[in-house]
Amino acid sequence: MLTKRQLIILKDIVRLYTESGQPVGSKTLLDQLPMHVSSATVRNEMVRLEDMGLIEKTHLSSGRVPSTKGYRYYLDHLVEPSGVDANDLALIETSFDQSYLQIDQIIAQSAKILSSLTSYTAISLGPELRDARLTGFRLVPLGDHQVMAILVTDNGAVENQIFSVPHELDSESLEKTIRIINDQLIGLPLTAVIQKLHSDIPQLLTHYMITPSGFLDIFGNVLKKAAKERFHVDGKMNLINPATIKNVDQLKSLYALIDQDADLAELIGVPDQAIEVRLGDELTNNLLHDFSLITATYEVGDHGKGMIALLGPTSMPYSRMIGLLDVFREELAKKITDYYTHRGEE
Amino acid sequence: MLTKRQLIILKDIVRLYTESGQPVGSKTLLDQLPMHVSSATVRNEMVRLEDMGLIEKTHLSSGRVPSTKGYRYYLDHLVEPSGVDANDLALIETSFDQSYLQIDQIIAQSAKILSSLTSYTAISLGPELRDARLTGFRLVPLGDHQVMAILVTDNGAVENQIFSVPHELDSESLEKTIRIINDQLIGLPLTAVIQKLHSDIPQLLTHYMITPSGFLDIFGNVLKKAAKERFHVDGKMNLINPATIKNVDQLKSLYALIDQDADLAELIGVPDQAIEVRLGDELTNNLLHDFSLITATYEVGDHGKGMIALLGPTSMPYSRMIGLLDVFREELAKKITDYYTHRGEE
DNA sequence: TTTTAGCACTTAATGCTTTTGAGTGCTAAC
DNA sequence: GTTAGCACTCAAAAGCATTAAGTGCTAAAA
Repeated sequence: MLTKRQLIILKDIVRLYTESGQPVGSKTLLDQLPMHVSSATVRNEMVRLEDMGLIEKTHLSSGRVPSTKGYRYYLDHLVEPSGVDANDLALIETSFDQSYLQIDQIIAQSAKILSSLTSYTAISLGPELRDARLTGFRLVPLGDHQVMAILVTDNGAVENQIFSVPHELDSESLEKTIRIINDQLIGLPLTAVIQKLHSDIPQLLTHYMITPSGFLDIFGNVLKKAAKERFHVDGKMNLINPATIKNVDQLKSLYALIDQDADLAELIGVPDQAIEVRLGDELTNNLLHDFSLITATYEVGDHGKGMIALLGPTSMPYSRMIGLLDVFREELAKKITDYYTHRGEE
Repeated sequence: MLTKRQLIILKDIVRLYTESGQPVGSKTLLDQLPMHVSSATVRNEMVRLEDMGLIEKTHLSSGRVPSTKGYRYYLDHLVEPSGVDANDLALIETSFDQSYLQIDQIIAQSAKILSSLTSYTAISLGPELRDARLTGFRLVPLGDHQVMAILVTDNGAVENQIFSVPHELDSESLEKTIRIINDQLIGLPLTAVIQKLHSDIPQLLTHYMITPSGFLDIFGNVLKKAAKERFHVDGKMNLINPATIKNVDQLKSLYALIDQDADLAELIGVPDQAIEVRLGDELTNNLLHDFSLITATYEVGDHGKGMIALLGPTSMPYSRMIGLLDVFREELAKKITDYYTHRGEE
């Protein structure tokens, strides 16, 4: 168990290290401590903290740096989320204050604000689409045998894709097909739609179309697009950071990772706390060894959970970051709830 | 006027410098020259080339590096586009060999192939939309007072945007409005459409709508989106290059530049040759001091001109790059012509 | 007149040693 | 348990000699 003084010292080492980026020595630490002790005393305490594996030296005679275990301890026991600066708060409020036509816009905007506020990389994901229900499917002819397929879900997501229509498909049977789809599938969760698409529907359609498969592919395609979790990432450039990036190749792989929605989804997983910090070693990907991921989830009534996260170096100022994310949790929940209720009213 | 030997020396300096990245000395140069001379002779020639400002030293006793003026001379008089490697050619052919639904896909793919082939940043722009004509405008109700506006042009571009519809607009007058728009504007070039939108149309519409302005805004908005030149950029990461990037800030500004279509448009301007190389100083932006931009334009029948470009360090292997771009000019012209004629046939 | 050999000179880069500064651990006294 | 004092360590900076690749210039050869 740590003594009170050791707690203070650990906390200050974390703080000073994130502020200066330099290993913290006993004398530097002296100025910060509330009690009156000598540097030798501090050194003795530091030896004990080092024995416990909470801090470490970069070389035999260097100052101390928090170890991963130290950060873990700090995050679990010591960190106090700081209140958010009035300026920042105002900036968040005004930046969010727009009228949004799609949830995606709110999500994208949130990532933008967060990354500009923190100078880290922000990742935002709207309320899960798993619970989304299909509210409509349209085909709009564009001329030249091209057709735009539009799919609408009840949480405001709209997907569209353009297709060339083969000659065999006459517009009449298309119309009928769409009517069947709308009759049979509207109101169902997307997951159920995907399922039915492979079981019931093909049989129903054979009455109207010779080869329904081609058309079902179109529908399935747009459906897959809509059901896919799409992350909004902002501030990618902030990953360029001498502390964490060793070489150009690493940076490239990192960008590849960030740009791949599937990889991101795996990385983020399913956080089980409202705000959760995962340090380099705790993340699956070893590219992220010197990074830290802070995820914050929020609930939007019965529309599911949303998520917003920060990716940055292990030595982030966690108290500020956590404070900020807390504001974002509230703000996003509010904004998105607003979005739903407004649409309900009209 | 340069002697034959001076031309050979200048050409070899350019070549060796792009190959090795190191300043070229008289002895190194000796091995490359076809004639038998001593290093002292080469040195004398180099002094003359330096007097003319074509090459320069990095320090008093260093080898020579082509100056901007030297590159200019090389590009204007000496460079010989090299034939394209059989492997590369095969790769280009197979990568392009897909069926495309939108011109944008061809353009995006071209940037992708070119950047992967060269390890530089590729910028691709489809045939100019200025000549594009409006072929259709649709409004599709999505429920919840939301409407998707879809605009189609005759060169395959499809724009869409989602809007909330105010209560005052009943669907009947919307229908009529769309009919008017389609009657009056289809077939006109987008530029003419934009013009008419502000002159004739408002008057026509007052018969059917009390406040047409709100609706015209929607239309104008989508129109603007479609009329905007959109660049496809690939291989952005390749801008990270120790030779050209001094610090992280420069890199960030550079990315900001590349991501801004308007800035890119200004940077690229209107090249007046089929293939044109512009060196750092000749580019408007001083961020690009150590870069070079190779633009290649191609004609797609009467659908206007397309452009594909490479952005890389000044010391690019120009003969290979120009050879490659020449292939892309042909290939793109062919692919896009194919695209139009296929759509015409069906 | 052009070319070449020879030589003195310059510079960046490399490797080596020294110095400095910030830090540590340990011991003995408080 | 705390502190002063001191020997010790190490990274970073500074200084210095050496080397390799290059130059310009001069005087002789072609």
